Amino acid sequence: MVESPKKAPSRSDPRRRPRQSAEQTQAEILDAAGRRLAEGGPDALRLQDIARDVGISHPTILHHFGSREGLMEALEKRATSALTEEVGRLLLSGRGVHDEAGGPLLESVGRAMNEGGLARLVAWWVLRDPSADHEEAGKITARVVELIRVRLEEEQDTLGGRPPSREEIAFTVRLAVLAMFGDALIGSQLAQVATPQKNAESERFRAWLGQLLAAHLRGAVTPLPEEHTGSKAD
Amino acid sequence: MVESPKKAPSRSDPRRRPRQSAEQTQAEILDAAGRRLAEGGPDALRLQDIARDVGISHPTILHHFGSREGLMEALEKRATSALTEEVGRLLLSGRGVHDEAGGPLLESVGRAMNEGGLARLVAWWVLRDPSADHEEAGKITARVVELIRVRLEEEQDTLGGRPPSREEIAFTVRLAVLAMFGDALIGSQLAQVATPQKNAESERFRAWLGQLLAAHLRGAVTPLPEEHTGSKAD
DNA sequence: GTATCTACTTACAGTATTGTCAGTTCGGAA
DNA sequence: TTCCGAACTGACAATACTGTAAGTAGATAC
Repeated sequence: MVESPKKAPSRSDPRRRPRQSAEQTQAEILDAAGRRLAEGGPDALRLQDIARDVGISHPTILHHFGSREGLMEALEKRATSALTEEVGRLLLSGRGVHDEAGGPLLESVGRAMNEGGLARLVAWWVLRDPSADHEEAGKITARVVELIRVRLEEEQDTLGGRPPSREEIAFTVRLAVLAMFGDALIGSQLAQVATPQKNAESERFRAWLGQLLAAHLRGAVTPLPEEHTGSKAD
Repeated sequence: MVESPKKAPSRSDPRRRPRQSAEQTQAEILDAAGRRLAEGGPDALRLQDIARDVGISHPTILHHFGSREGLMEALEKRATSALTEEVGRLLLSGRGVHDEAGGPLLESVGRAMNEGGLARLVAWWVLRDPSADHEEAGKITARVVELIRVRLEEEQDTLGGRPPSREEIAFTVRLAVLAMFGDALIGSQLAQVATPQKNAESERFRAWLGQLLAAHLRGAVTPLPEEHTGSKAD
């Protein structure tokens, strides 16, 4: 019987992928997974599909990441750390916080949320396990808030005016993040049909938001709802 | 052979659910599905689990909704139409738009997003199929925008000041919706650990946002990014 | 009272997907 | 060179979920 040995492909079988470094393959897998997630949602995140995209067999993914769950964690870790790095760099470079147009900071977060697929990833993550703590997010925002506070205090010396409180800043940052996050997910759904390109409207919205937030932080401080003073039950 | 006839339960079998009206059963199924979705995410939305919650067999769900997909659609339809009704009622009642505290409108949307699980439902929906059009959302927001515009023009006659453009209002409404949506999904992740109750912080944020938006619409109009309006940037 | 419609059930088919296993090849270390 | 670990593979096991089929029973119409 001349049956071909099914146990393994012959040595120079073209189907067999030339051996790569673990890093290389893992990166390719994560890239493909990210693309799948961005396009089709969590349901489209099947090991066999990802494997086909990369050109490997699906057990190879399990070999590298242990389990599907492990792959997801790696995916999330990579996405958040990339964002953290970029935000950190922007903050330290001194640009982007109180910039005229709302700053590259908003842009970079928006881009990570949209093109980077971070919004979809985070949404999926939160949907799956509402109680899961995503402590990275809290850390980043806290850091941004602190940086902005310092920056605004410096600015105050130059321009005068009273700087907003830390809670004011925190809420403003929170609003920015929520808006970018929400926009990435459902922005296109909210766009009015009037405008032909929904994408353009999204960009325009982002610019508008940048100005609104900057203006707000700059001077027009919205008074916080009755402080911890005798809170009248509404 | 004393084995019970497996073909169907005997007439007074306690396992057999007493016959209900279709509406009743469908409502119970939708309730259970909504609870599952809110707690555990889309992965937890399995027919067998839902059936067990209600106390029926899973083919009964298929009998009522045709397919799992049909169930999801019904779930979404119910959620959005509930929101649409409430928003419509609030708008027609004349309250909630330019109210001092941001209005019951923000509250009601926020509640639907949070407790109603609308945010999770929509997020799941969008994640699954990014290209799916959720036209209901566009309709509602367009309606809100128009109502606010009229309201503000009336107010202008009384208080003076120039009313914001329609795009201004649209962006503001969009911001409000995005914030509520995002807050329902990841608000708790962004809350600073400083505050003990994250829920309280979320409410406080909502109130603050209401004031910010109201103040913005009222007078401090942020100039839109350069467009045909030759408005001088700040 | 009979017929019919439909709410509801058990049993099962079909299928898809994750994870395991044993084996092959390659690169680097001893 | 020899040997070992790891990248990689095809085949398969295990599981789980949706959907179908066929049958029972209660309600309503006639």
